[in-house]
Amino acid sequence: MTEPERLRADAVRNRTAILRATEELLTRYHPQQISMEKVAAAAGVGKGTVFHRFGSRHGLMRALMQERAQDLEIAITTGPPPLGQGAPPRARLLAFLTAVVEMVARNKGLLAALGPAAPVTAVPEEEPREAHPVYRSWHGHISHLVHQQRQDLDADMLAHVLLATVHSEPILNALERGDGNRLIRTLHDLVAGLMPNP
Amino acid sequence: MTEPERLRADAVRNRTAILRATEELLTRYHPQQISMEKVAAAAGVGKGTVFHRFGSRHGLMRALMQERAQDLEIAITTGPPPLGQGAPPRARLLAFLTAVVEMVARNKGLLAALGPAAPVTAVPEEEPREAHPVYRSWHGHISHLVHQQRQDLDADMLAHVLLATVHSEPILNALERGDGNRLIRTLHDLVAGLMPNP
DNA sequence: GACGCTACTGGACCGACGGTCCAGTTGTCG
DNA sequence: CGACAACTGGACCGTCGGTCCAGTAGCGTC
Repeated sequence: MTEPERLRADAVRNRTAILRATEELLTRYHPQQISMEKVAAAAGVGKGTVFHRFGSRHGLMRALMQERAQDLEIAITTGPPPLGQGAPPRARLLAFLTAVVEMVARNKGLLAALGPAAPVTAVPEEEPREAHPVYRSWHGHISHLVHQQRQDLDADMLAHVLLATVHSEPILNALERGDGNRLIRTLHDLVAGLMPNP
Repeated sequence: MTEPERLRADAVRNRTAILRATEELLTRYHPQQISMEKVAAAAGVGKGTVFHRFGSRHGLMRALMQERAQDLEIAITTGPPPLGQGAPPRARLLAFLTAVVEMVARNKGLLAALGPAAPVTAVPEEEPREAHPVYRSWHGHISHLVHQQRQDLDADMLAHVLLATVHSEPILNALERGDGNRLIRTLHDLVAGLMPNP
């Protein structure tokens, strides 16, 4: 993805310790109950180290998110169909949505921890900063697939709508209750209504 | 809606002063930049008064939301078609989604200020508290209409998916840019795919 | 193996915030 | 008009995200 950014041995060790501690905390507590001090303590480092490495709470969550999303990214770019190239757009979209929901379900609190997908900065009059790379990637993929089959639709907005699903608290709760299949089926119904089987 | 809850004259005055001050702030700043102290100062009261009346930040936002949603509530229960009773489910659903999007667009920051639609309480092991009344009402209405025409669909989940739209930060940004019509059209396309014209 | 440069470390510290508390005030009702 | 309860508001508290910087320890060099 990005530059390897040669880090010192202890820095690498602490980096992964922080990431592992964070995901461990995420499985046990609601995101908003996880303070940066708790993360630091759980990782066995000082708070300064966490901020030195990740810059901010949001940066930490984003790094974790990117780590989790990497496999999916590879699958859609270089993997076999239907996720990868080769299958018709409709099949690829269905497979992708399924994969996203399963990924989110496995990492329940993570998306919620990322917050509104666009941090509010201290500077009052800043432009609405764009979403994190993972969101951009997912959105681009979906809108691309939709556009391939239905140029008459607003693929851009439709992709936002489909992804909104995965940011909604009630739906995240449903996922936590194991209702992932219901969500997948509903998304499939929606897509089926728009992209008729060839 | 609920009991009138007779308040003292000064309490009523301060209550509306706080609500008006809050919406005025919401039009000018991002929700997360609005602290309760700022609200109190803008309303010309003490912070204690705000908390005495609304209990918490979330309570204040919820009260404001309910105030805004009242007109829509009335329109769907006792108003004329297609919002009110009398029109076929598909038409009522399209009209309702349009009304919701327009309402949200008019009150940009408000939904964002409400946060994840389910506050995280201090008590760690509490059940995921249910969403605020407005969300419940909207969800019930949508799922009811869907169910009328398509008993084979998961109306409950579908309603969550459609409403998720309105909680998504990227989509709220789009609304702020005046793209409300794009969103409405996209939602209409989705519904049209699922509920064929009679 | 010793050395010095530099990146890394970690905990004290800061300002802001949500929320609590309570002494003083002010409507309301008999 | 008097008394009581409800309301008021600002001082105060604990916590949090983030900063700072003196101390430390890897890493390349000789």
